Amino acid sequence: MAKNLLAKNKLTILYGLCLAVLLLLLKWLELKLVIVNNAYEVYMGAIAVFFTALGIWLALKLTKPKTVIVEKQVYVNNGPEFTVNQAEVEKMGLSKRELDVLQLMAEGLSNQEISERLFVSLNTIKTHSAKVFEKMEVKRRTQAVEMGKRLCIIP
Amino acid sequence: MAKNLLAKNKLTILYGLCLAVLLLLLKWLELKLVIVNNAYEVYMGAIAVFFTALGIWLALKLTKPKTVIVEKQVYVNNGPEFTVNQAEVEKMGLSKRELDVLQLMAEGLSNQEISERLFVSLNTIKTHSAKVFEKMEVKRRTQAVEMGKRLCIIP
DNA sequence: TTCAAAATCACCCTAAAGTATGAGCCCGGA
DNA sequence: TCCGGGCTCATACTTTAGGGTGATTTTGAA
Repeated sequence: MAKNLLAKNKLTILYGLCLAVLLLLLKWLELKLVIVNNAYEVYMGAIAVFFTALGIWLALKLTKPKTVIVEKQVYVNNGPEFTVNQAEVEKMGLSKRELDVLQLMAEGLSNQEISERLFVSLNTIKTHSAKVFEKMEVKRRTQAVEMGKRLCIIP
Repeated sequence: MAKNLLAKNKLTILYGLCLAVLLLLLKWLELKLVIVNNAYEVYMGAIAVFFTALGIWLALKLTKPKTVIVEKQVYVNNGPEFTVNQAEVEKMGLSKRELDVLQLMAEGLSNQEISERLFVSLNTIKTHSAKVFEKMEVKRRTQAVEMGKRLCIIP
């Protein structure tokens, strides 16, 4: 959190410095009489372009990359290939998110770790897992994992 | 594809128009003598801010969400007949009783249920499971089960 | 547009799991 | 016989899991 703020401030300061330097440059140019007063539209345009670029850069730097995470499962196996038994999944009415949670459970992650992995809160994972148990008619995560593997819902 | 290009061109044209309008505005202001020559740094700054904002907006509009394909490796070892990997068991120094507990864990039983199944107390199971986790270098039963299956210690 | 399911999150509480430590019993090998 | 490892059990404590309820927001399909 503090780190993030620092980074943001860093950029803001940098931005301010750029502005200041540019203005100084302009002043200097003015003093040097290089700029013809009648034609400052030209470097006005330059400034516009420059700051547009700066804005774009800033936006790209500051915004979290809009990422669409597509989970492509690569099955490294010795034996028959694993295919998700979609029929079983739908029979139980497991949603995509619930399936995600179940998969991470099967990897031995705690609810806390799952929540961090999926960028949601711990409570959300609890809700999902509760629904998973309900739909799978089991009492514990270990049972859910067991059943999930048996029904080929998870590898 | 063509649509995308059109959209981009649209934005570019819009951008150009904005620039033109702004310059016209400036010219007009100049003609109106509203602008004090000595203080154009001020609206230079305004322009800078405006175009930075514009740049940010452009960037946000134009960036496509990045698609990240996460390759998830899943190991499946569906050999038809299961044989206990005794070597791995001994490498970790798991005792017979600890193996029993691990197996029942893998079936999704709670410590209470395991203790009833093995006719020992709950505390005993806790002790065994703690030793299992220690020897397998894992933190949770789910992880122990995961690892146990991967190492062919349990079916 | 509207409606239902999905997804998100919060709070409170109980149950289960896990940690740490200590201790007694039994058995096989030195 | 003594020692160590395995097995048993206990107590006390912390952490995690799970249950129940209610709420808001997103989203997809009708």
